[in-house]
Amino acid sequence: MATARRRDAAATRAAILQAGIDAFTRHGFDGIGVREIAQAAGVSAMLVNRYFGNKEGLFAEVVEVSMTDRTVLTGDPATLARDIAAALVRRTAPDADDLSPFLLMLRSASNQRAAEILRAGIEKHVEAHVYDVAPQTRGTGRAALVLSVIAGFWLQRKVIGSTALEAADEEELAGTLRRLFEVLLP
Amino acid sequence: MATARRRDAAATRAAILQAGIDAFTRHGFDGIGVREIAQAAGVSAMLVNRYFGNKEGLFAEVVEVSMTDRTVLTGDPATLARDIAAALVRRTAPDADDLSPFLLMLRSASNQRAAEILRAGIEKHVEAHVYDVAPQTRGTGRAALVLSVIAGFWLQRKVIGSTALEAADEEELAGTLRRLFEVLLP
DNA sequence: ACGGTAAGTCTACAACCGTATACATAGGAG
DNA sequence: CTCCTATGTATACGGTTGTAGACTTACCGT
Repeated sequence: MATARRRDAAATRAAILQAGIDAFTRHGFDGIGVREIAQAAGVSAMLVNRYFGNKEGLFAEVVEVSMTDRTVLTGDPATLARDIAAALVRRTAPDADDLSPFLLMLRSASNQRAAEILRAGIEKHVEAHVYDVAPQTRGTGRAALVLSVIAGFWLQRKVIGSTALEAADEEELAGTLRRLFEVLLP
Repeated sequence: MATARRRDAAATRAAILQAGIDAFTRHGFDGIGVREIAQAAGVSAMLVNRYFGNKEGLFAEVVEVSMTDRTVLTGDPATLARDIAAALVRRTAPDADDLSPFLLMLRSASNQRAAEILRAGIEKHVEAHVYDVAPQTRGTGRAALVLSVIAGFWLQRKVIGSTALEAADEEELAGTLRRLFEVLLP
């Protein structure tokens, strides 16, 4: 935000956090510098360290926020697989610009410290959310497999940019994905 | 190789290439420097540039090599899904140290230039290989989905380090994965 | 034996990184 | 109004990165 902001600690902290979500999701932990994040938030680079300790501290809070209050899937077991598949295809559409926590994970996982933070966040929030809507997967590893399929699809379609997935018919794609989730969420 | 190698262009080039495969697969394109790669190959850093142009040139050749001559899956359609599932679980076992092209992809995809090189390599070699053993997937996007599932599983189990997938029973895991591949490779 | 060339190294540079320290100022409390 | 502190900036430093250019040396053909 270039418009001069009044001195407001909470607001600038929030602006830095939002800029961090954007930047880390688009470029990954190692792909962006604190100077660029600060510039996007309209502040000086050192404010990142003042409010979040250091770059890693900001990343940890970005993960925490990005993994929580996210699109909550309907808890209806009858349509769960179909709903996940439809949302996945829609949110990874070629013209969509979705800041998904899966993109955050995919683009930052190569850094080992970041991977550890991501693992904790995923298990605490995302995987736990799968257990909420599909309790029968507890202890089977199938909840983690659901996340694997989602992450893999996001990787191929939006990070790698598979031309096969770009050309594929979206309805057929959603149908196939739905059958995959039906295997994992019976 | 610390032992003084005789001056042999082909051998040193191969040593650098192998060091590059190791390094890029373990740390990703942005996670390793040319100095470290050269040191692992027992040569000076500038030889990387002499033989491969620059870091990106080495990465491109690493992708090319890593995506080809790899474990060739049996072409038997009857056991294909089961074979892929079994190989996947085995090669991602917690104590396994497998330099898979999927790890190369997962750890380097955050870099945009690297992602483009990876996409080309995948479509040229890996995806084409799926078409060879399962021609019925051509044009459906299901071959790309097979790669998505494999990549997603490798990500969760070896890059992120999901504790749920570490604790899960390997036979049950292989069975579930097999049913996923049966959906994609009918 | 010996020179030419391929093979390899050394040094250096400009750019960038994360962050510590010192400094400036807005704005509310008294 | 005045001062104190929270808020924000400027500068700088040590380290690392990719790679360009000049330099050395081993080896092979003659």
